[in-house]
Amino acid sequence: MVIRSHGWHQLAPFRCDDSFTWLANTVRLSTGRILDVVIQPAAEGVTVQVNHELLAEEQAELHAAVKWMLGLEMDFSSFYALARQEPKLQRLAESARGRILRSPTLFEDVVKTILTTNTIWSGTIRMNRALVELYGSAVDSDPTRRAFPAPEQIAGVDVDQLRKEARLGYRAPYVLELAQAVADGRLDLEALKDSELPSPELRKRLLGIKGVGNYAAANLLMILGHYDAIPVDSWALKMVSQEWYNGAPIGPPEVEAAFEHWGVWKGLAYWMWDWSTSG
DNA sequence: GGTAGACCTGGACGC
DNA sequence: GCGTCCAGGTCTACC
Repeated sequence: MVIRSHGWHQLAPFRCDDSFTWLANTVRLSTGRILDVVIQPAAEGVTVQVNHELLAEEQAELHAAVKWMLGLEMDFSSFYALARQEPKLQRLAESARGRILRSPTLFEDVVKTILTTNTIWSGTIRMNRALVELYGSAVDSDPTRRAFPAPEQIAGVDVDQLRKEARLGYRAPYVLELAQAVADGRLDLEALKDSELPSPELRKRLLGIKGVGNYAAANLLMILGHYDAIPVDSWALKMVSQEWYNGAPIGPPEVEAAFEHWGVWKGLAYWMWDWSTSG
């Protein structure tokens, strides 16, 4: 299921139950309204529950946000056709997996991706939770439920506060600079969601963001539905080495080479690969 | 273009 | 409990 596609469901304000039967998020609409949203699978797609009566335009915005988060608009049929020929991917074709959970805004996903770099996963969870708890707006009826802070909210925080209070460390100026650029209108990240730009051009734009390097750009390209790049991190190097190089030290070119024949789907093939028998 | 060192935090380890 | 070392991507300065 899309909830378990990667660790994003563990990052605030996402939350879910232990058996992944529902996914919840606290979402900030453009009107400023903060909604508690619960998503559950249904016979025909998903059901969405909110804690408020919504205006028509708010309903439309929420509908678009949920569709984006779950990747409901994506077509993986050509990938499944290839995956059925590969034993390490057969299960995913059978269960129609492949979608990657996304945050409501690309801004949120860029910040989260920066917070995954050069740290352990528990550090990513901690930094992300701190941003939400310290600077995110709360739901009216429940002050413990907070949305991910809007760019304007982070842009108004002092870099030393981000460094010491939210404990982002050296990432603080990267996150602040990004938030300020988006808040000022110098950077329109959300426009990249439905951009027609080819992957190399998108990658160039992403690499222009301070704190986003090769790994982060590839991760964000996957989130944007471009699967022709692999987010090579230390885990990727380890798993590919164990799978095809007998555990010998390798670099990013070997990871790319291992999945090269998957063409435009190589990032997704890597992402969904069954590593359980590696090593 | 390639490389070395710095950045910051948490966890593991030794004392 | 304290100090030291290391892992984790990216940036910057330097060659």
